[in-house]
Amino acid sequence: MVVMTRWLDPDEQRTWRAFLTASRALMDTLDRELQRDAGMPHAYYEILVRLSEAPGRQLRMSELADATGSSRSRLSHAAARLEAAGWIRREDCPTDRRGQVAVLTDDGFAVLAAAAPGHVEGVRRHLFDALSPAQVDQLRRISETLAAHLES
Amino acid sequence: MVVMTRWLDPDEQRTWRAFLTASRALMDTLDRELQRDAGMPHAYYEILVRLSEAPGRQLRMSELADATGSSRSRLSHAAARLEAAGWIRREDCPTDRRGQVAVLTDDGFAVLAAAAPGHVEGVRRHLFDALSPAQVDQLRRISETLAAHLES
DNA sequence: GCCATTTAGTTGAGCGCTCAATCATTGTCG
DNA sequence: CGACAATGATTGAGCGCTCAACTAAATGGC
Repeated sequence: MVVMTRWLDPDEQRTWRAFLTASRALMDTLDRELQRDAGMPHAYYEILVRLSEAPGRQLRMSELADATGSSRSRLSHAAARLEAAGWIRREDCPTDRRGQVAVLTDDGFAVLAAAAPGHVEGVRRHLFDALSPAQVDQLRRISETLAAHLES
Repeated sequence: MVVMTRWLDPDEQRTWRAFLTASRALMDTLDRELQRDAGMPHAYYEILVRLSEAPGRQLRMSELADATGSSRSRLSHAAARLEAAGWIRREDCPTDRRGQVAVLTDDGFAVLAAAAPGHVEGVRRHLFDALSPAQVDQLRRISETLAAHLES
């Protein structure tokens, strides 16, 4: 036996399972609400949000992939769908002939504007309303720590 | 205007995005590791874990669905795959003729036993090692609160 | 006791994702 | 300069999931 597994103690076990249950339930709920009310999954909503915040409502495909924590492949497939829906369009990048720029269309912006209030309400109801201000702060620190730790 | 949207303030926005980034990165990483090392997604691993802990290494399909936070449909599809792999089998329930009982096979148990150390190591490395004991405790309380809030 | 309702589980279509392979362009360095 | 690696993005196969529809059996009034 080269390395002894450091098993989870009962407290860690409980924490891990609670986290799994909660984060899955939260994301499933929001995803379902968004699908029902706006006809798109949460991942697509996020893409539209990032584009809407970018200067000129446009981003290079790779920047968009990084911003949404998505693989390039995933973003390509998603962009194809979003383009077919008329919510974004893809243009050639003027400075890099390999590159593409995703641009949020007016239709896309309108769909996003229609979806946002309901979704934000959902995030508030299912996340922020359930936690104390102190817990929200703790969750932010924990998440930022984990994110930093994972990207290394 | 019937109801004014309660938008997220900058702090809430930051918390929400950090949570999204962290939980997605964490689950993606663990999923990829499990797929690479054990040839199964995390959801399937969880199914095998729950079965391994149940008396007689067996559970009713609906209990298993509840335990893994899965829809019945999802579990049915997963069970079909796991059965084809020889890791579980499904038997008729003796007390309810509509029911099915999922049973972990010896092969399934062996695969789980082989996968567990690596996966636990991953959970430790990517989650517990990054957080202080106090943060782990906070995360448990937050998760349990959210889970309770969501199931209502 | 019977019919409507509920519960258990499965199925198929369709969608989103991953992985690996691919193509084109750009960067690098001897 | 020119070869080779690195980067940007897409593609197709295959898998897992959702949703809605479905079958079958159990339950609950009246």
